[in-house]
Amino acid sequence: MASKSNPKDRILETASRLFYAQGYNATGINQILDEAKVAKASLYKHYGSKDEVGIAYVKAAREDWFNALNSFLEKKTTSSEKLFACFDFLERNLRINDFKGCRFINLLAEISGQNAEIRKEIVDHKTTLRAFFKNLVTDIITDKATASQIADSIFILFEGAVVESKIHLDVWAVKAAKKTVTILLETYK
Amino acid sequence: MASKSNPKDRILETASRLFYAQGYNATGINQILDEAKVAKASLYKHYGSKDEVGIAYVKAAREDWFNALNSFLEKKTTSSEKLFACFDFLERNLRINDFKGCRFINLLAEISGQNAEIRKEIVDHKTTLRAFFKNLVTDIITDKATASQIADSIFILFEGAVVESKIHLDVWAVKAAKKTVTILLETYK
DNA sequence: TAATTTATAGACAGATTTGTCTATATTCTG
DNA sequence: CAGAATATAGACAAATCTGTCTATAAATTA
Repeated sequence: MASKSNPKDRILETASRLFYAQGYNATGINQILDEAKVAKASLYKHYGSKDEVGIAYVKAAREDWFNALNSFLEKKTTSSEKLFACFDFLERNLRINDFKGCRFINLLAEISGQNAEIRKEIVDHKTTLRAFFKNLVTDIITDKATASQIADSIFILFEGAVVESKIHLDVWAVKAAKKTVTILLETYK
Repeated sequence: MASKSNPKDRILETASRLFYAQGYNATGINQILDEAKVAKASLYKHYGSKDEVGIAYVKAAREDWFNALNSFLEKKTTSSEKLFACFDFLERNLRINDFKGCRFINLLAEISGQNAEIRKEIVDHKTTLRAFFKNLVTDIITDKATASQIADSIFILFEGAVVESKIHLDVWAVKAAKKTVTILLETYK
């Protein structure tokens, strides 16, 4: 990876991997430095503290997540196809990441209300995802109020599927959620 | 509280409160001891380690959670009423606990795969809840395969609603999930 | 009442945490 | 090539972590 020649990027990439795999609190600065092969002074030059690494982590993760989603949906043409493909994307991501679940939900469980900036990024990310679903569903269901309600249901199904897949180390929840989306769309189309 | 006269109970009650409010890793033994007003030697006499306090915590939380749910559903007579009341229970719980979300999901986000015994308790708890929904839906929808599918959807909606309520500090997700349950049951009744 | 169990306070060890600082080496730029 | 910026290794401080141990006090039981 070319970006790994740069210490600042190396820190963020290593921190991202470790925060996701071990948790934020369970990952120490020293482990990040060891694995990124970066000196401690470099970390505190580029980022002022561990919390700022955490903020950079969640911001980068937001961008990466939507980039990956949009890239996955690129081939799909209709909103309906895109909607269903979101669940395929989810399934693929869960498998790739060994069912570690959602970075944002995991992080929020740890920091809770302590770090306001991290919390805000997480809330904004999920608000964006909710709006993303709403846009897609609005293309399919004409009645605005109905579209909004169904979109929220799909969003909630999506989120529930991530969480349960992490718990059970299986994608049955994703498949069940996707099937339910079919039912909901059929009902109001 | 009468039970708080007993050091062992005091430890568990204090640990439960702090693990839920601050997270497992962010809560130190010393804080538990201070707030529970218990000597350190007493903690290591009743529980061998912090992890064993964690195991006792998740086991007690499982029992408490279902006791509270069953107590809440006591007045309800039909399975349909009980099903909807689950979401009222969820809403009440979220409010009471200041939107801290689900103890089990939060804990799993921290310990991930590290502690096998804690992980097992969490998985078992959610498996029990999934079966609980399946039992209720089976009373309403006669076709077994359909009942199973709808029950899983309701379970996933329930779990998604908890997570999103924690994120947005609002119960709109619970209300949306509950409304979707109505739709799903109407479709197959 | 006397003996035993249980709880307390707190020192202590050893590891680990974040963050600072110094001194040397490398890389980039003019 | 020379000077400036950047990176490195690692010592160090101060706090915190889990867990052990000792010695005293309180409560329980025979």
